Amino acid sequence: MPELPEVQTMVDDLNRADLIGHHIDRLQVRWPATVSGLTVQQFCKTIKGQRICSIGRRAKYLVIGMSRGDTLIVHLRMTGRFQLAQARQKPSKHIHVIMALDDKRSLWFHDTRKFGRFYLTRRPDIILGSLGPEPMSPQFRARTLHRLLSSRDRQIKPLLLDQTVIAGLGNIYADEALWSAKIHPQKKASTLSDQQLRRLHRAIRHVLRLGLKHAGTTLGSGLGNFYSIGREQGRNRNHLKVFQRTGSPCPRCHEKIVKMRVGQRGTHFCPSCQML
DNA sequence: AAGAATGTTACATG
DNA sequence: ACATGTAACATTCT
Repeated sequence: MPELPEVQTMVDDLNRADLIGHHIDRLQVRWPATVSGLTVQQFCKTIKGQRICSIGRRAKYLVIGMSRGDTLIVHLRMTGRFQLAQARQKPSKHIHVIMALDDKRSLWFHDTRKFGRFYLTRRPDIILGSLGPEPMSPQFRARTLHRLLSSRDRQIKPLLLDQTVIAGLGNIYADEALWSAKIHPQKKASTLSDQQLRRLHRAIRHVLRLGLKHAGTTLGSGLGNFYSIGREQGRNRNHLKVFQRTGSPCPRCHEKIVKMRVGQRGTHFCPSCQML
């Protein structure tokens, strides 16, 4: 679920929560598979006693810098999220990692589907190094997109989801961006005109900006849906043009939105505005 | 009650 | 090397 805007919302909320400088006194991993690459014991032993120095984002990863030079990298995958609790609270069955801070608070990792992963490393570039550019950075220009896409003989939508090409787009914002740019999701990337590439560049930044402005997209009310810390829902769902709007009229031309499968992913688009 | 789900990766095949 | 397809991860929601 969480794509760039949702992860950024989570990071912003964590930064507002005054975590920087606090020590992690104790931690408990209740679902061992959450920790990747090292044993739960090694993981806990290394983090225990370190201070949280920084909380940032790269692509869909949270990047947490620790005082002894380790970096905790977290991928939320489909349903991961953080929440703050008081030390005495009792965790539900979906809480898989508990980090008790030095001030009676506790940072909890909640993940109904258990796909979320924690990586602890002194070399973050090994995990983050192969990612494509950040679409919201000033260096991401129309000609950047042209360089990334012009030689690729693949359908545009799966390419937009490929994190080694562009970092941070997921299924929701990819569908929204293609609708905004009036491009069919199955159009081969190498056949996009200059004008289409410029429109797509604008569209990607536009839909991400909208998602960020509305603190992310929460699709339903279930446990697996996106909430930032404190159970805040994202408000972006009201602004989606095609995603999960199958059968509803296209906001531009009033044709019915269609859902099909592209690269094994559910894909929503307007067959009239986005012609192949 | 079957099928799909917002993400990623490993593996197989063309 | 590149493109595409499948399964796997585990659970909830429709």
